[in-house]
Amino acid sequence: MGRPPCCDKMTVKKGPWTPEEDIILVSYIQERGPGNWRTVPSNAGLLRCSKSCRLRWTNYLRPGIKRGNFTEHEEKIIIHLQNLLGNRWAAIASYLPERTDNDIKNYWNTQLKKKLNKLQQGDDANNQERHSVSESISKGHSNPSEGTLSATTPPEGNHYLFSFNSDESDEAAANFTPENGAFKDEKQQDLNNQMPLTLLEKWLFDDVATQGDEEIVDMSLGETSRLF
DNA sequence: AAGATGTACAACCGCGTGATG
DNA sequence: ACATCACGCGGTTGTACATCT
Repeated sequence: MGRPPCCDKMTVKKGPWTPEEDIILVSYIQERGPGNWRTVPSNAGLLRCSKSCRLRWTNYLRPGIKRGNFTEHEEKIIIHLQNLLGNRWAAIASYLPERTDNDIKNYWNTQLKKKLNKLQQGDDANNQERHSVSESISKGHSNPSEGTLSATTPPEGNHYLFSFNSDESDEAAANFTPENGAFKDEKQQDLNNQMPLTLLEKWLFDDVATQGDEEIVDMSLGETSRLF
């Protein structure tokens, strides 16, 4: 038996919010703040459950929400973070404060998945030659499955720094230049042959790497193989 | 023109978690 | 330690609108 519903379903209104309800909720919260969400519906005079009020406020009525089309840069950030964090939409949304987790989740499920599929289809011809980063970097590791891969974009450079750290503390690092899709470090020369960029990777790197934002990214090898 | 199908997104539901008594 | 409560999260559903046949 599951948890009982938060509200009495017989007396609570469901379905789309009307403009009148929106006005009531907004003016109540602007005047008194949400405080305890459980008391909001009764205090504001709304026949809605507290969850519904909170959701309506956080996903739609809250000030500072940006609606409408996602920019290409936002798309790339979402794709990038989804690869690193998985479907943790709230965590992803924290990097895009003007977007709600619900918005990002919907956008991912309805548009970005399709877009990625298209890009990956374009890479199919190259798939035979490709190796995953986990395979490349795990060369020489006695137990690569226990390691983590890190990717860093230094703010001053258009380079990705990949590093691998395992419990045994040995490390492989490489300076990566997205403009030519190659590793600069001599000690990583062999990776150049093993890790050609896909269309998807180039699309992601070109933008993210030129934004000037520092990003420190840790991921498990399992997640890594999904990204590459 | 009308019904079928697809798409976008708002909203709901159930569960996990932290706070509190 | 345990029960209860409130909140937040992610998965899923419902529905209005657009497009296709």
